[in-house]
Amino acid sequence: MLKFFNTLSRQVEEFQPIESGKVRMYICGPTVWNFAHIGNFRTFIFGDVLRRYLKFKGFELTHVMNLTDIDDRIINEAAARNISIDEFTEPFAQYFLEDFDALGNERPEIIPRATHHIAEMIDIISTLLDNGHAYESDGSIYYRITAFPEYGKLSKINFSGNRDGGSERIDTDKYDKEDARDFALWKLVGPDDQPGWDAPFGRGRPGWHIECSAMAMKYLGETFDLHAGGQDLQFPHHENEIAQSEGATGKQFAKYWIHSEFLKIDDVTMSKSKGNFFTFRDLKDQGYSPLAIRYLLLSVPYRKQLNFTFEGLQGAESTTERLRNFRSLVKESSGTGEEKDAVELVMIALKKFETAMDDDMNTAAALAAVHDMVREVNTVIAERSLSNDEKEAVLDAVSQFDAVLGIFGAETSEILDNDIENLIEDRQQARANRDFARSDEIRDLLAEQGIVLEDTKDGVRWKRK
RNA sequence: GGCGGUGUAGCCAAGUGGUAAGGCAGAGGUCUGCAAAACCUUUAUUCAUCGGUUCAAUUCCGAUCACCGCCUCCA
Repeated sequence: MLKFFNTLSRQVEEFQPIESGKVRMYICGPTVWNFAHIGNFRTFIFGDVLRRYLKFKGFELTHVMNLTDIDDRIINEAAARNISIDEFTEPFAQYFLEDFDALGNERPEIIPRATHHIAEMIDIISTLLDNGHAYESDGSIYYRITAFPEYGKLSKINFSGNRDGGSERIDTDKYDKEDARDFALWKLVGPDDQPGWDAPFGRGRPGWHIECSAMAMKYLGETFDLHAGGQDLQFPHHENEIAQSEGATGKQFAKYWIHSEFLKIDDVTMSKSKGNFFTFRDLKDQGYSPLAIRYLLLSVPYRKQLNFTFEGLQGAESTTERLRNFRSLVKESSGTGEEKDAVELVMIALKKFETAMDDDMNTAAALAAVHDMVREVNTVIAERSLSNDEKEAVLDAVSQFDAVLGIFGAETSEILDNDIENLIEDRQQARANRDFARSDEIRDLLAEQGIVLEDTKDGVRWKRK
């Protein structure tokens, strides 16, 4: 039975989709104003594992991840470069998707952009103005918090006790708002200012939160199953999305809210504003593999802060290497054995894996099941040949695990060019002649080209480093 | 100031009222011409500290300490 911790109730709840067998899910994507760092990607990898696990459980999925391509930072940066916001955001949108793909994430069904949904935002704002949930002040439109008594139900923020001494940047009254908590839905801009869009309530640009309400409801309906994102979005972003959406429709917006925790580095949150971040590209340039980065980021359950260390990343590198070796070893095994006890091991591992993932996506426990199976099957292989049934069962389990986690890497069935084949052959000859100096020389030569050789009792194996 | 979360071996970490998963790193061994891969053995009398409840607590309660976060742009 699949269970999630729902931020709305602060409890682990059984997951029941609105429509049997189908899941509609929205995950807040990036604001494309810079390269995404690995803390950002922790959330997207979490979202990907969530997506894949829902599919694993047999749900038909509609998954939306937006790209926010308009906000104050974007406007400022574009203005500073004297280019349009599209010219500024487009490269970052592409970089993001490249990195997203490289980290082994499946593309969501729909990846909408905020600037393509201005009309939908205007519709919602109009509705909110009509029903009294929004008001105009100095040409801008604000959400009226007092018209939505449930405000705060997600973040559980006690607004009475947090006025003084807390935030250093409590909104100073640069706008004339009815209530300090009210937030902008639509910001007035001048007739010639860019970017700006005409709306019945005046030319302007959207506030920060309205884009997600608009895109979520457009593609998933007024009420949908799952809404997820980084925990920093819980307040104010998600709280405000709820206020806007439910204020406009009078219906529940999302049934389950799931938030992933931060990634820390040296025990401090990794964030752009603190400057203590690594982008995916930084780590790749240092020679770390996308697979290991992915493994590390998903190895800690999503609700727990993950402390990033290079020691840990190096460990993930070793671990993923071991997983890859394992799959190759099984694939290359002859399947001539008679016994079947490994089939039983595999069944147990699959069961444990599913139980762990059902339990609010406990990836650490799920990985333990994978590793148990790997070790146990390796032990069998060390002793005897796998039978065909065993081989099939193991490979099937690997592909099931990998359908969810994506940590075994791409299956490569490369062929070597003739030169390399010949070198390997020469080396075997040298070894037969006990000319080990020559054989080691060839091994080193191949290593330089990224070909690693392993001598086994069944002959020589090779793999790419 | 209000609210929430963490603290388990060198590192990353799971977990439960009944006596500590898994991975990495380390040590020893098997195999190998040597490696590599793989396997085996080993690595926390102990789960931040101090009390309490209990036959029994790492797990429940209380206090203390340390760290993280939200209340403010941020996945």
